[in-house]
Amino acid sequence: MFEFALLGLLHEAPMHGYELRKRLHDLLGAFRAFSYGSLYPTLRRLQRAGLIVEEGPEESALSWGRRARKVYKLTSEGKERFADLLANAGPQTWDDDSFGVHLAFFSRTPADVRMRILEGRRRCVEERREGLRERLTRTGEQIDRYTRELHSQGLESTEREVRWLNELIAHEKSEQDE
Amino acid sequence: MFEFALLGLLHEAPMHGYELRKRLHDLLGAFRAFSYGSLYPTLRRLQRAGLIVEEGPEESALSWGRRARKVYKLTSEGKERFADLLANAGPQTWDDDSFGVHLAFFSRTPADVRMRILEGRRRCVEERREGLRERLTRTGEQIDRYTRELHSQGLESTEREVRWLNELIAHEKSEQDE
DNA sequence: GAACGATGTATCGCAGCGATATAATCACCT
DNA sequence: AGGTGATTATATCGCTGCGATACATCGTTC
Repeated sequence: MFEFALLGLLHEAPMHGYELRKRLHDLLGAFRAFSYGSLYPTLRRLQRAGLIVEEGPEESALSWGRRARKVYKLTSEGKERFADLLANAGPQTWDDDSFGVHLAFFSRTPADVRMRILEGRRRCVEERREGLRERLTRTGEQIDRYTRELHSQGLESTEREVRWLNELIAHEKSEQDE
Repeated sequence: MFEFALLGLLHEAPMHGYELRKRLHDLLGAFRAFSYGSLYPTLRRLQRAGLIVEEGPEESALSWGRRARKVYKLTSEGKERFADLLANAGPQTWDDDSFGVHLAFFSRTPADVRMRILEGRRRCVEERREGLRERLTRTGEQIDRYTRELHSQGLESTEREVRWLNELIAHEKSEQDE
């Protein structure tokens, strides 16, 4: 996931770690942490895999005097990898965490993959919804009051999310045959 | 978190790993995974710490013939530990994951701690809400359409959650002076 | 009697987080 | 000129927790 996010961001421009983290935090901070403890190891991993490379030390006046910073840029393998991750978007793509990340890069995502992700996500949320419904109806009265509250609230919010996803999907479809 | 959940469950009755996991899955499966990959290591950790002990091998007719299973029960230190975790409920208590777990054990939680957790959680969700609001108003038009969708949806759902928490808090208060 | 699904314990490697260390630079104040 | 704190910046540590997988045993069904 982190890997996907970094590759996605580096499509815009070469960046150094701190900046990547700041952009991620701005883009998805409300949904995930994106801590340095994952960032730097992931960058190194990507570099070792040849998906990103360190740009030569900047000598430009603009950056002169600044603390040493490593600016990474995407290689063609990196771009391929990003495309691959999209093409093979599977079950683990539609869980809570990664769906948001994918949505954030939707404008860089082919329309058919967008649709697959949205529908996969919907199925996933619908399954959670059914689990919650079943939990709430089964054994009617003998559930702890607070647990019941939690589940009702969860049910309501999954219902809303399904409705929201339906709107997104409808919008995609209407755009498809413009 | 896992530790807290296990200690909480074991207050009800001694249990073996599989059963603990099943109960957790039933109780909070819609919100967290509770995989075996965490369960068994955590059990061992709790055992080493003296918070739980293995009950002597059951010889009862009921369980005879069943596959070897290790039934754990809470020690007095374990009970203390659970109470401590509640008493010291702090910032990491009100994040998404652990709040649900705590709510599931609210009937075993003192009223004042309940209130502290609910209010902490509310503050935490309010902060996320403010972040999302700020993100959506700032730089008005230049946000990616899908990212905007994600943030609007997030904002709406945090707003709902705050309202829900307010209701829970009000209910607690009304019960307090019954 | 064999196939299958539920019960049951356990481990492996990986992703990601929070806390922390370290440093240089910048903005501001005095 | 000097001090102070916020911001920029890279990096590591230990920990929690997950998914996948392996391996047995049991009950049920065909």
